[in-house]
Amino acid sequence: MGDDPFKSKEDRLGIFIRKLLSHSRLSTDDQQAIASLPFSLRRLEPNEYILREGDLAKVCPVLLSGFAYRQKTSADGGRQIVALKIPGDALDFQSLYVDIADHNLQALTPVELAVFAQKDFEALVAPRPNIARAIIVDILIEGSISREWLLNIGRRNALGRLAHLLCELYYRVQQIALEEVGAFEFPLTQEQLADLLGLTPVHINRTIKILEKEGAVKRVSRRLTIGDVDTLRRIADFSDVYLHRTLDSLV
Amino acid sequence: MGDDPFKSKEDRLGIFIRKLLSHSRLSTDDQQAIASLPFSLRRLEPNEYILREGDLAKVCPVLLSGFAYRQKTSADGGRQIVALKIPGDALDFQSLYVDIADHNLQALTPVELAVFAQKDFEALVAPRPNIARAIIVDILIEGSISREWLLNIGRRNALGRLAHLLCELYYRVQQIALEEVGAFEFPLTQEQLADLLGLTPVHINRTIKILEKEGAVKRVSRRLTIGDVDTLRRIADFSDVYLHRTLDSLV
DNA sequence: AGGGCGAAGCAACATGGGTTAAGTCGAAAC
DNA sequence: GTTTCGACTTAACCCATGTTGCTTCGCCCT
Repeated sequence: MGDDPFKSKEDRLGIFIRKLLSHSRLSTDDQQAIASLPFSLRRLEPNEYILREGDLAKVCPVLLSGFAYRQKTSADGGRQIVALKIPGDALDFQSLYVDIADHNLQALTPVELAVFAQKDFEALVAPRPNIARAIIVDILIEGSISREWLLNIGRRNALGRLAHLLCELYYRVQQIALEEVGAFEFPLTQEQLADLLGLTPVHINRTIKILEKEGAVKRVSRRLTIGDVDTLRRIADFSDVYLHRTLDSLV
Repeated sequence: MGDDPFKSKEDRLGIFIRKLLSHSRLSTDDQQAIASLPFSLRRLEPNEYILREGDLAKVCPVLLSGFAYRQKTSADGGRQIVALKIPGDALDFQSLYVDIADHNLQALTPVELAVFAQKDFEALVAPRPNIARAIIVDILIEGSISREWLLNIGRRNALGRLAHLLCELYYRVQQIALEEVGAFEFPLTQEQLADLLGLTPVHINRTIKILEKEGAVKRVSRRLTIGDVDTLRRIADFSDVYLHRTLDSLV
């Protein structure tokens, strides 16, 4: 997930292409066209805003490295993380098509973004129906994940919710990885986990301890790591169909 | 919302066009093209399935009258309603683009659907970039509503959740109505409200009583009706930006 | 090495919402 | 008009999760 200064600028988009290929077929010509799309590189520190609620950005950022999240707040100060984005994910088709941002988009870890200009993006998509299609599929899958999160927060208890999230992230990281990754460091603080799962930090702490006792999860220097995916899947009642990984699946 | 036997078949798509016009600009030519799209009419009774999890339908249904909902279940039998659709809403672009349905789609009231065949739909969209754009915007707005629901279920208490849902439905119904509608009958049972808001029927009942005492809500023959929108908005901390009603707003 | 600080850990207590179990109501069926 | 059935109502009790407040850890800074 780190920085590779020896990679050419074009190659940096490889992860974005790999993500699209996980659910859509693209000709080598299409892939070539994406790879040579001009972009500007932006680096942000944790918690910096990529996009603010109310913004009118006409730009399409794609996450090259690091994690990011979407977040909304209610009037009484409650915060809800409504989406989690990993490398390869496009962060905001919405501002290309709709007027005004309805949520905040922030860096979770240090991130690198490829930012496409609207006109370049439209010039890419217009004559290439397969790419246009892949974009729509990408948007639809994000919607599918939101629906699964609704089920998770609305109907599962704290233990199930946390286990489900861990499973999802595990599968999604596998999906973009070049080789099988075993355990990886989970980048959310307990407070962020609480804001994501509709719980409080204190209760997240209790719940992690239970998962740890079951051997489902390990902790190395305060960072969460998957211990046993099968146990997690059992606890979470996890099925990956909602991720719609139809092609090139590793797992 | 009822049936009008004197309407020509083409005119029946008027509500779908009006919905698209509420967020996108379409030329009269584009509108004409949509209106003359061939479709088959389907009628379903409450709780009948429009689409089942696991289905591979290659078809695009649009709701002409009545209400419908998307629903998922967890292994322990918990049910979560993850979206509510009203007349004019397209119900399933996803099955045109993605492989397999990840949720169930059911009629809430008696409904009438216009069902488009994939090839007709693609022939409509391919040469008309403005329509393609309107479809994408429609999909993105559904995503925005899902995110707001995540905030609602994850961070608001029962009273706020219910008030917020009532507000949302009020605004959405205004949006497709030809003239100002005042109160309208709310079509969900208390059990369905519970499944939608991540609560239990018993607690929905308690919560309705509070809203009723505040004058925010009335009940006529066991059906919920909006009493005072402003009170509801205050209780729910409601803002309509997430609905992205940019054009032709009535309210 | 010490100080500062954000995150994690933890215990005691409070409560919103869940659960269970009885009703009651209203409309459709006959 | 009686039966039936689903939806609504209500009460009593319970528990998962929230709240408060304090302590500890690990790491960065100087």
